[in-house]
Amino acid sequence: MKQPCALHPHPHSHAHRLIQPPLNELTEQLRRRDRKITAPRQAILEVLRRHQHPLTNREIHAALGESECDLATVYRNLNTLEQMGMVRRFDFGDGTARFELLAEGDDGHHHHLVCTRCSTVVEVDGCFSTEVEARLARTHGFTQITHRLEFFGLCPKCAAGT
Amino acid sequence: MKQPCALHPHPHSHAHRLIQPPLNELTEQLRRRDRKITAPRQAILEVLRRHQHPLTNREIHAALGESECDLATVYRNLNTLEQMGMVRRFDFGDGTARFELLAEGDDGHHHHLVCTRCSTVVEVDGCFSTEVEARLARTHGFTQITHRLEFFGLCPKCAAGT
DNA sequence: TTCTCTGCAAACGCTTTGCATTTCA
DNA sequence: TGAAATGCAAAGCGTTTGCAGAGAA
Repeated sequence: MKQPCALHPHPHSHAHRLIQPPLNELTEQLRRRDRKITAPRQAILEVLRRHQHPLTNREIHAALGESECDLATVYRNLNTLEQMGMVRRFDFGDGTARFELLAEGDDGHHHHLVCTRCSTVVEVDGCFSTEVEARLARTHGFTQITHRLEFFGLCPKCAAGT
Repeated sequence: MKQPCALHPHPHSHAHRLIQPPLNELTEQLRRRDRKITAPRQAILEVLRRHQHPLTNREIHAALGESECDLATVYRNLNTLEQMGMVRRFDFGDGTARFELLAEGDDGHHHHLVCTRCSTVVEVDGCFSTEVEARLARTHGFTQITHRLEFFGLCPKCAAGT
């Protein structure tokens, strides 16, 4: 019962987090699924491509700059992109959704360590073995088990500044 | 890396979830901290005592019956009770806070398995070893690390009814 | 009496939606 | 041309807050 968890001991960034898919690959995905390639949509994908951290709708909207579009359009697009599996939604428990771009075929399952003071986000690689979920399934008869897990703490900078 | 996680293999209810603290013990805690013992406050604690599952503010408000009070009062009281450590807040990611009564000295740290269809909640006993958090602390220099973890799935009844 | 708490109503932040118009294919 | 996407404004929902009056100590 005291064995180390399947969560990797030395978290680091996934390759897919560093090498974002090129824009034309993204628009290709849209085309394939009969989604229109609009200016706002491209601009939003471009913003997501430029950031490796989860962004809120508002942050994405603010980062659009010249290519500004309505905030409602940002919301609508991120919902669409999530449905399409091009983006993953994260919930840090502050009542605001955050999104990260996904590479094709990646389910983007990973977790974060979030500073409770400055909101700095560190990506935590690795995850539970599916064994834990399988065990829950056996014990309670639940199926299709998933989980949400995020870590919170005080980052070194904020700890120093106190 | 494939060892079983420190999450207990056979979840079951904690004793403190079955034997709720008596009402007079709760009011005693209030008295000790110079909080007034009002009718709404007692009624809210009584509702929490009667339920072993996490309740939303609205659910608590609805369960008050005769002793009804303003919904804002429910919100205010649960925030107060949380600050006092008499209640623990849970976040199932649906944008609505849920609360459970705590026994004195209990930090209430545990997790849930929630049915995505009918919202049935099963309490999952046990948790990560602190080892995982200690490892994150070492790797990233974060301090005061905590985590939020909830499981989701389809309960047997809902799976059958499909 | 004093300080807290409550009720009421308004406001807030995130998110969604209805509708007319524009844009892509 | 026809379906989908956008802009704009309004609304929805959980939650908080300002303020005057009520209630506990």
